[in-house]
Amino acid sequence: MSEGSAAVRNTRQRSAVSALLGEMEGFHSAQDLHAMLRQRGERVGLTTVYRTLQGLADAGEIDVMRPPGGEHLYRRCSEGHHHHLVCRACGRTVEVAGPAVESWADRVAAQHGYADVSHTMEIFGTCPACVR
Amino acid sequence: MSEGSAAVRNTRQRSAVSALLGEMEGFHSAQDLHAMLRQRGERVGLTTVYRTLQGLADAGEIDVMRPPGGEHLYRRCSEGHHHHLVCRACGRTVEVAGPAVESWADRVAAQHGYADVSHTMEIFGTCPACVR
DNA sequence: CGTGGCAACGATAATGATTGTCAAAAAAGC
DNA sequence: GCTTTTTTGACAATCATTATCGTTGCCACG
Repeated sequence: MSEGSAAVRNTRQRSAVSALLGEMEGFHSAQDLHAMLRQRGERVGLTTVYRTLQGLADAGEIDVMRPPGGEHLYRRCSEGHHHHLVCRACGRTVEVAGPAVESWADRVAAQHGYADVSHTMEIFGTCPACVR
Repeated sequence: MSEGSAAVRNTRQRSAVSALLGEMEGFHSAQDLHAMLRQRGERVGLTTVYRTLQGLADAGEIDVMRPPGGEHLYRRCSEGHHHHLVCRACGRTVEVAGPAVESWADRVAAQHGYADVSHTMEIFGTCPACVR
């Protein structure tokens, strides 16, 4: 009982997932990431990938997007809070920051007495290349 | 091929689903609605409920929300565009309108050359009753 | 350095909502 | 009333995610 906080252990698998996310650019599903890790020779179970991703998401180190297709997508999300502008056709994603939206959401929630507020927002459209 | 638009027929099941949505207040899953219809004695298949809901959603007559839990929720959404403030604990929902958000989303998308823009936003929190 | 506890791992099975299929039934039009 | 086309509905299929549970490896303490 010397330390009561860090219930997180530093394991090879966790490092592998984190490192892979550091190199990848776009969004990837848990199963994608799992397949990539296996291609690299890393021995990681699918369950662990899911668990690790959830943990990282909880810790705010990565970003989760749930497109209408129904598959969760994860991406490294270095700092701060931002949203995404996704092309319906090709999937190209642009990161956008909207401080106004953040504060608006917090304000609205506070007005109704809601606490511990979080929000999700995604913008969908057709990117210039796909419009033509 | 006299008319190329209205391929929608007026069926008992469609009316039942629509009517039920008209009476309900909160959000309900497709399976919930199906169960309620059955309780009423309406004979409607689950597949049909899903189809009808999708149709209504496409037509913009109802609102679809996809909470983290993974279950699609449907609600009658009379007019306009609005967002939802949902309690994590009890599910109580408040409708909120955010014109600023709408225009912000459109503006951002336009800046990046995206066309045919739409967006989704949901705010989650703990409502006053559940905070205590 | 050895050992024990405790959390993480991982393969598999289970879950559960949504979608596809296709023959039968109902609605709209003639 | 009859024909055509859409819709319905039961069931199976899909598929990502989650739970299970024995095993493994990290970590700290003796």
